[in-house]
Amino acid sequence: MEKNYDMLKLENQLCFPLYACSREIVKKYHPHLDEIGLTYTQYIVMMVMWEKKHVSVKELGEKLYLDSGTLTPVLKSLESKGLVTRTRSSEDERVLIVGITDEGEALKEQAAEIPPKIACCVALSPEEAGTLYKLLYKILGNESA
Amino acid sequence: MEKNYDMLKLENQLCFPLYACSREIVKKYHPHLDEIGLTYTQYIVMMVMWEKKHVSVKELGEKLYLDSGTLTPVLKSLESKGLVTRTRSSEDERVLIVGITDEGEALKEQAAEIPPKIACCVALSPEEAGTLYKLLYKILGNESA
DNA sequence: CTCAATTAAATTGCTTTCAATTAAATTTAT
DNA sequence: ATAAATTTAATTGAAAGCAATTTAATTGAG
Repeated sequence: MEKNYDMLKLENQLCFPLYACSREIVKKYHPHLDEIGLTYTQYIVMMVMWEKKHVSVKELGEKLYLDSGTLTPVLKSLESKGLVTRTRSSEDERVLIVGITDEGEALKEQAAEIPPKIACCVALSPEEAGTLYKLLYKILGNESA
Repeated sequence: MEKNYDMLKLENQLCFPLYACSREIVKKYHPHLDEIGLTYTQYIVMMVMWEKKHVSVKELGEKLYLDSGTLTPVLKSLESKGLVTRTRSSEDERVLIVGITDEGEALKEQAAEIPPKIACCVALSPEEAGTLYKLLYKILGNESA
């Protein structure tokens, strides 16, 4: 009885194109992010900050699927650039609250120009992009399974 | 005139769920890959080796969307585990040919058990998985744009 | 109340990833 | 035939990313 190795082929795996695609698209952000002095990880942290203004490291981690091991150095770097503040919560000293500075707010202006530039070099129609979006969030939503 | 910041929201970006999804699924591989002593990157290199037997670093990089900066240490590590060989091409000394060893071939057996285990914890129907697959390769295929 | 368990973030150690540079071999143009 | 340009890997340096551990604060059980 012959064993079936088909699933072991790169082209039969869903994980691989996901992984490759993710890196290729993130790469497209680099030249634009360079202009505003952010890395991709710093950029997605700032995206949360532009929406929420104040957020604990834990909440940030849940939103971005990142842990404190990744976030701590990123947040320290954003703090040193003057874009966010890091303050311990007075109610619970374990909690670190990340806040946005005026300078951080101001950066939103320039950052807003990036997404349209990326969108136009991803070769999907709006419908396809919508479908992809839903499928990705379906996977993300089902972490427990 | 109010500027439109909607595209700056995390939930309106395609890149973010792609990035998060990729990392979450790769994470699911870890416990299984640990059992056969491979990292995810080593695993996808081995997937190419199981199919091709002999491949240059350049070809490997094109297939996996990785450069020599990433591949060189991974290949050295696989070589030290005895799973692949690294030999300079005699026709062109610049080219490094990666070959698979018997031990590398033998690992395929255990590796074949991994994909089914992953598949069943990704909450997509076969049709959805197919759609996702096509969309991802549509993006990957359009690198030039 | 006190000690154990839990929680949040930071730290450590390791692999990955990538941009940029370097080194060596090959190809091309003159 | 030789010099310039190109190609292939390797190297270097920096940021991510993650598992595992540690530290400090808080909560809970007896």
